[in-house]
Amino acid sequence: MLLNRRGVELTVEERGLLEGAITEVREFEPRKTIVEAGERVSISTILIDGILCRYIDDRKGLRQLVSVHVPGEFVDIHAYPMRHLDHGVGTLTAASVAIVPHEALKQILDPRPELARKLWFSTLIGAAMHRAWLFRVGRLDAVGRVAHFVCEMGVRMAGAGLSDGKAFHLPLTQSDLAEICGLTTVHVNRVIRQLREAGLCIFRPPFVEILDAAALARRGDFDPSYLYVDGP
Amino acid sequence: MLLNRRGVELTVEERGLLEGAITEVREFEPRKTIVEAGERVSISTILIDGILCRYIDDRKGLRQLVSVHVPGEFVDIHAYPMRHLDHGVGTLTAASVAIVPHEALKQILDPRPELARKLWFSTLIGAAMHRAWLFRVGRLDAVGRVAHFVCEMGVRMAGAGLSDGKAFHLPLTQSDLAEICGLTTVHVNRVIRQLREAGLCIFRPPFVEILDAAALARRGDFDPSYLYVDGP
DNA sequence: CGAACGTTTGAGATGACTCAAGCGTTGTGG
DNA sequence: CCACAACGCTTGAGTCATCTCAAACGTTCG
Repeated sequence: MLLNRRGVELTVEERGLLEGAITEVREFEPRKTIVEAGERVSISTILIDGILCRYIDDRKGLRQLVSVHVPGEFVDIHAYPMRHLDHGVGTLTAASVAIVPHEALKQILDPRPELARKLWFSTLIGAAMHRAWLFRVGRLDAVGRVAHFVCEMGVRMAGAGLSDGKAFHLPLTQSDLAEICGLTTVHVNRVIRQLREAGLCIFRPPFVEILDAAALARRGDFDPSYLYVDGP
Repeated sequence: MLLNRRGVELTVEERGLLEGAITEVREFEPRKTIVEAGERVSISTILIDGILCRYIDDRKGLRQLVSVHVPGEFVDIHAYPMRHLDHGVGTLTAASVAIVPHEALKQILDPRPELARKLWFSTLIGAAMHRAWLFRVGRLDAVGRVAHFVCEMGVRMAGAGLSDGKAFHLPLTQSDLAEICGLTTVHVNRVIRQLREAGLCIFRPPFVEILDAAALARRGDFDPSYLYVDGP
């Protein structure tokens, strides 16, 4: 179940190499900081279970999430050539995380340009998601933003084998959604009600049910091609 | 002057290799589409002169810019392992662009993991900028967004040798700023006035003058570390 | 039982948007 | 050389989406 990120097809050998580089599996409680913004990091991680997020805080402590991670994703490869982070990383739910030291990664990747390119591509999907998130908060209204996010999570959860396409586990609070969508918690609450009353989707924590996927995608101006579900 | 992206130190040999792979230099008029969203691309480009942007349009044609490029940047390397684009690319001003075919890039990078890692890192700076842009449109008010963007461009233009730190050429219209900051053109106009009246910066098209860099950065909650001015 | 947390609802304030018009500059064609 | 179209900038008035502040409710957990 490791390393299932869409668009990246690893060979059995490559997968074995990467999984063999895991030195440790660490467990985190919900809402814990894993890496502070600005820290130097010397490890990459594979998310085994739970939901992680990356975030940027303003001077007053208001937080903007810039991405979330679902199980199976290689989380910090982008930190491999990067070394110090421009954002924080934390858990939203309890999470279990496999650790891969950068040094081991270097040993594996240097003689394998093809594998390095696959991992590079995997970081580029992350960048494509950033762009979609920018579109979401820059151009959509409140209802559209939440609708767009639910659509994205639906597709990603299905890709991780965690959704049948109709309903899935989404253990986020309304404040989390607010920090994702650039809204206030109170307003997210009202938006959720509108989505329910419009028959688009229903939040029944910790689950979401999509009632009308086509209408939801239309409301959120959602086009899944940035997720590269069918490969590059 | 090519390939000056901050945080990426290329050796003379590496620089020569990449510049030797240029097959053509193309000129574009202002406000022209270079690549449509969804197109397959088989080239990367180095921006020699002018300003490029990437954008995502909604169904009604409203546009969100997701990045801008200044001269010296390797623009489309991320498209190298990607092949089809989740966004459009176009000119804001007249621009001249050097073309590097992906095939040539592959020949150069496959035997040079160190260089590949540098270019990889360069795409990661792009991702870090996306995150900063997300913070900008998700958490800042209108004045803060424009202030933040001016700060970013100040630093990047200085990095490209195109600013003395006080004033620089920024040939963008107020509509461009609106599409960058997730605002309307009319409101950008009022924001610009507020910035002027507050003594933070003055727009005198096509130039911006920063009057009080510290106050501007504070107003825009701007922290330049994501630009990796001093390397990874 | 009470504290902590997430959710829900209401009332009022406000930042940003919409629509509309006017102004200045540039470029073009009669 | 003037007239006018095109474009970007500026300003005003009114509207609306979202925020702020405040309070209450239901669970869960100790």
